[in-house]
Amino acid sequence: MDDQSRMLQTLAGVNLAGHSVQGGMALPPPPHGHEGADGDGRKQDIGDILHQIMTITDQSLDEAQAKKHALNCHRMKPALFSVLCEIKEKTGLSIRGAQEEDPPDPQLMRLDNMLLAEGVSGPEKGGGSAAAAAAAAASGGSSDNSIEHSDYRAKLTQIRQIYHTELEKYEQACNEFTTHVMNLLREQSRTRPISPKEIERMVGIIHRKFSSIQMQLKQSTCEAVMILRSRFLDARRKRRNFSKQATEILNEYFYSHLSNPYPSEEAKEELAKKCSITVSQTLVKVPEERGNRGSVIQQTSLVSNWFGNKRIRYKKNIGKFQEEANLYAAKTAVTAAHAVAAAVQNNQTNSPTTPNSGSSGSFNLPNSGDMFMNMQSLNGDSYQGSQVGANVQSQVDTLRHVINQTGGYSDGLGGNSLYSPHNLNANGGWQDATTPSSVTSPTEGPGSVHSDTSN
DNA sequence: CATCATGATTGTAC
DNA sequence: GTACAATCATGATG
Repeated sequence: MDDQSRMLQTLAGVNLAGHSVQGGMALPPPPHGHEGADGDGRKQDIGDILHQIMTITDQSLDEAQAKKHALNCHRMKPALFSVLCEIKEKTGLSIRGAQEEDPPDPQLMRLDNMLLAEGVSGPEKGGGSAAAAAAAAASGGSSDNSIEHSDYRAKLTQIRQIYHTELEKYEQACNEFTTHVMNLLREQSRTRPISPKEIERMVGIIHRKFSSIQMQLKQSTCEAVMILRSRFLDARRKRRNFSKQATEILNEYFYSHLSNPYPSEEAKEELAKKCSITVSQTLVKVPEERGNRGSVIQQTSLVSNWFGNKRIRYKKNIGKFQEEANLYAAKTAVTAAHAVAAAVQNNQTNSPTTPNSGSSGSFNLPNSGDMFMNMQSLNGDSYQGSQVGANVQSQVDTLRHVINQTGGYSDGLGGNSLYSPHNLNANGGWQDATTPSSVTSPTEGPGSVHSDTSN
């Protein structure tokens, strides 16, 4: 505003001085009378200045410097300067004025979000990688897993550091360059028509250029993180076999539920706990969201995987699993025998209404009718709760039955198979597969054990 | 190193 | 969402 008014004043002083011209005419009227001499003088003055300006580039540096100074001090300089600025503003710069407003780049936002989520660009140690943190928490310092993850975290920190130093460098360079350019332009603005607005615009252009470089940095950082993640956290790449014990427990459950090998969620959790299948077995998959249930989800999903694989592979090649089936049948039967012995004794010595009082556990699973669970619990294992109730007598009867079968089994182990694929229906599916989680009667669990030998 | 075993993932159907 | 089937990828073994 100051400039503007000054410009008007100056213009008035230049163009209208000595003339009583109204309407702001730029050029003085044709000279006549005594005013003619004065008007001619001014015209010549302007002509001189223009000539000097036009020829200044042809002159030697010293000459030009001297002339520049002279021009700078000329009283018409501010006026010409302002006019030139205005013209420049109205012509050249207006062309790219349209794209001045830059909307937030969606890709940049994505990159930013990802870096934030990965803990690269966020606050220091703010959870680091969600995955790494979750894994570290879940593994509880278990051997090789935590090593892997500390390795992962170290690499992530490295990436983070590189990212930050690079970012800092870019910012510093940007600032330096910006101030440099600004100083240069300010300097130039003394002799060239450069308005503060233009300087501002130039700074904007510089920032945009640098932010595009920054985006490249962010992109490559993201790529590095992705590669790191796939290297360290892709569970498939880091497959570990389950422990022998875990496989046994799962197999026992599988073969004792051969008629319906679909453990319920609770059963899966129990099995997972029992097998101590934790995240240490396999690396944690990267959680999509924070605050999930962590290891429990992992455990059950591992059990589900196992049962999925087992079902399909059993079905595919029953013959191959026959031996295994026999083995686990034997185990289960022996367990059953021991359990039955205890149960029968209990039944005899205790009141019939409290048959389990002497036993350390019983069953609380929804499918607690499964003999396997009964065996486990009666055997002193960790299925807690008590839900036995009124059908105890029938269970004891069943157990007696199993004892008989056990005897039969030990005779015929080498020959006939104890497990038979008869549970599979014609198209290869399991019977009752539509209600997979809990359709097993107390007599059906071991039923599959003796199904073949009973005739 | 070839081969098999096995845990995990993916695509499809229900 | 779950189960299944196919497939991938790794681990174990000889």
